[in-house]
This record gives sequence, structure tokens and C-alpha cells, in this order.
Amino acid sequence: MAQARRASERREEALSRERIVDAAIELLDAEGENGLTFRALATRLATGAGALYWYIANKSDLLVAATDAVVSRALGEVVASATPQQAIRSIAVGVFETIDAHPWLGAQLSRAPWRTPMLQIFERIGRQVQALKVPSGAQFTSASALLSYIVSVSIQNAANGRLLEPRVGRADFLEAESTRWRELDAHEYPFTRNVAAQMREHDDRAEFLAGIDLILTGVAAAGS
Amino acid sequence: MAQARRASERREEALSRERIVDAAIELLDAEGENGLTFRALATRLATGAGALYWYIANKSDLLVAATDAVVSRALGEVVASATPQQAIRSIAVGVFETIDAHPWLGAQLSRAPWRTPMLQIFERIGRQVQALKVPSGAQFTSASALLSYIVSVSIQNAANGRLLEPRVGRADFLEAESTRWRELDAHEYPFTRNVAAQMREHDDRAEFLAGIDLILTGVAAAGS
DNA sequence: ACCTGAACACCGTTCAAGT
DNA sequence: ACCTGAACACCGTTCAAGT
Repeated sequence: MAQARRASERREEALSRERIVDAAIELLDAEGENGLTFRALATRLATGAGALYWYIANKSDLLVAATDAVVSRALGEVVASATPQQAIRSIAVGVFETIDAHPWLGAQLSRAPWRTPMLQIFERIGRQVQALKVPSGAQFTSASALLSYIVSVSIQNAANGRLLEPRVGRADFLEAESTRWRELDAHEYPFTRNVAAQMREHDDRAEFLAGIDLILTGVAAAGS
Repeated sequence: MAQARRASERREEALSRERIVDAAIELLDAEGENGLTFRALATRLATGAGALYWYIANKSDLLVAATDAVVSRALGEVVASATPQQAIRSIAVGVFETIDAHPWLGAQLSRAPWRTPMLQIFERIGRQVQALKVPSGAQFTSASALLSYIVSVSIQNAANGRLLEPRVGRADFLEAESTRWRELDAHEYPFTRNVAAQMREHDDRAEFLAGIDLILTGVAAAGS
């Protein structure tokens, strides 16, 4: 509520909730969820750990604020599309890439699925489901299935991404994993052995979108 | 490697990896992931915290072992079905209910998606995809989409379940949340407001299965 | 009003010392 | 070989004391 003119000449030294949240996002991106400690954050902001508690109730409050900020910025960047199907794919890719860039979002969205970020994504998907002329009684279910798939699979994907040690390239990892699959017990894992080659060639983002298309096919069939 | 006859007359006092893992599962179920500490586990087993490190490398190792044990027991209980579609629904419900009963599984499966438990579920789904006569080039994608949806949405659902304070009943919670939806800003949340009534009546398990059916429809369409 | 930093009550993990 | 429990290096959070 302070004067608006102050906003543009914000000083490096002044502590504020916004500066704390931005610093927290940087720390989370750089060091992961475990890297965000009140001590590290205080050092980065050249203050004491206790000072942060003047603006932030606790660590959970800080993570909620960081999540809200990142998701609403990301949704602002999703652009309009020609068809509802294309629009849903755009939203899906936007969510996928945002969570991939900020993997700590996963735990947050999982922990607080009724909060603003999830509602915002749900609303965006729902409008397109409506545009697809899905019967009104099926709209909630269609939008829910899409939301669940988009958010949950994006979270899983981002978790996978962190498994790779930076040393090993993705191609090497897939090669090794595919070999492991091919060498599984023939009686216990016939199917997995069978698709080992397809696994080696697969692209996570493409598989993610293929899943969206399977659901969109189902949604279209339910409408007719 | 001790004599087999010892197994049946296992004494309460003897520490073993298996006893530690079983106690860890009980602690996780009762107190959640934060309730599992080496001190609490040691107290429960009437020993010192350090003793556990003779059998368990670290906390992560312990969580992996607990996850393997619970998932393989659960998959053992899924029974045969008349059609591949029914079999996939059975596997889905089995995973859904197991994660619901042991919500700490979520974080574990997310953290280690290439380990045995995920492979076991993938294999079970894949065999049914094969039975559906999906063209071999599309089998990996179909099974992956189903696996992703089943595991990820089950995890999300279990997380939701823990949000409710035991005080509030599910019906009251849905009622309150539905009201909140109906009172959202009309310009920002037109769709969400629209489906507020459907949200109030919805059943998580039914919505989960409806999503499976949408994907199965898509999978069937891809095959023809 | 806002900030400091020591203090408290926890963690996971290690390790010398016991049996 | 197996177990004990004190010790170490961390956490999040509180709070008396400062400005």
C-alpha cells in the first residue's frame, strides 16, 4: 500500500516479501528443494534468518508463494491457438516445460492441489473442453482427466530428469536402460523385453503429447 | 545365510533387514514420511539408532526397500479378468488403492521411476495392451500413457486424501470447495464456476476410472 | 516497525567402544 | 559379527535484544 513511485526505485537493501520469494525461486532453481534453507536465503539477502519470519510465516508459506508466482507467470505466456485441440496441447506443453524448468514445483502442486495454480490450469483446460462441444454433463470429467494427466505426468517427467547424473547423456542413459530391459527375465518380463527397442528411441515430450491425444480421442468419442 | 530352520523360530530380539523394513512400513503408515526417523525406528525395535546401519545403508535405502515390499505384495493380489480392458481396470484400481492406503509410496515411486516397482506395473499393463491387439509399433506408447496416468493420478489422489483434516468429512469438504468455486470471479473463472455442482458430486475413484476409459478408447481407435 | 543472531529442539549419519 | 549411544553437522523456528 506504499506509494507507487517507490516501486521503480526499489533499493537493493530493503527486504520485502516479493524480494524474498524471488530469491527463494532462484535458490530452488539452482539448488533444488533441499538447497532452500532459511540460512542460505538469509545469506543471499544479506540478513539474518530470523528477519525472514517478519514477511514469511514458515517454509511452507514460502513454497506456496514461490509456486503461485511461477505458475501464474507461465500461464500468462501460453498463446492462443487455432483449434481447441491445439489450445489444449499448448497448455499441456506450457505446463510440461514449466515444471521441467522448475522441478521443485512438482512436490508443491502435489501437496496443494486445491490452490490457485491448479485452479488456473483447470480453468484454461475447461474452456477448451467447452469449445470442443463436449456435452455439459461430461465436461467436468473430461477436464479433470486432462488436468490430472497433464500435471501428474509433467511432475513425473521432471522427477525423471533429475535422476540423470549430469555426467551421463540422455542417449547413453536410454541405451543402458534399454539394454537392462532386454536382459530381464524372459518369463517375468516378456512385454518389457519386447518394447526395449522402442524405449531406447522414445522422446518424453512426444510420449506425453501422444497420451494427450489418446485422451482427446476418448473425449471426442464421448461427445458423439 | 543362517540355517533355514531358524526362519520359523525367529526371535523377537533378533534384528534383521526384513524386520527393520516391516517396522518402517508400519511407522510410515501410522505416522507418515516424517514419522519415520532412525530414532523412532530404533525405539520401536528396542535398539540403538546406529544398529540399523548394520543392515540399512541409509534412509533412502530403507524407503526403497519398503516400497519394493509393498508394491510387489499388492500386485500379487490383483486377480485375472475376463477382458484385457477389465484387466487394465483391475490393475489400475489395485495401484490406486495401494497408494491410497500407503500415501508415502507416492514420493517414492516419483523419486525412483526406473526401479522394480514401476517396471512390474508396466509389465502387467503391457501384457494387456498386447492382448488388445494394439499394433506392435504403438504398444510402447499405449502402455506408457496408461502407466503414467495410473501411477501419477493415484499419487495425486493420495496426496489429496491427506489434505483433509480428519475432523472434516469428505462431503463437507466438497460442499465447501464447491461453494468456493461458485463464488469465484465470473470473468476469470467462468468454466470452473460452471462445473462447481459436478465437482461437489464427484467421486475420485470413479473419475480416475473414467480417465482410464478415455485412454482405452483412444488406444482402441489407434489400433483400428 | 523491522532486523539480528544466539538458542532450542529436532534431524541423518558416523564411529569409538563394547559384547 | 553385531550392537550401543554419544557426537557431529546440519535443519526450521523462536525470541530477547537491538535500531
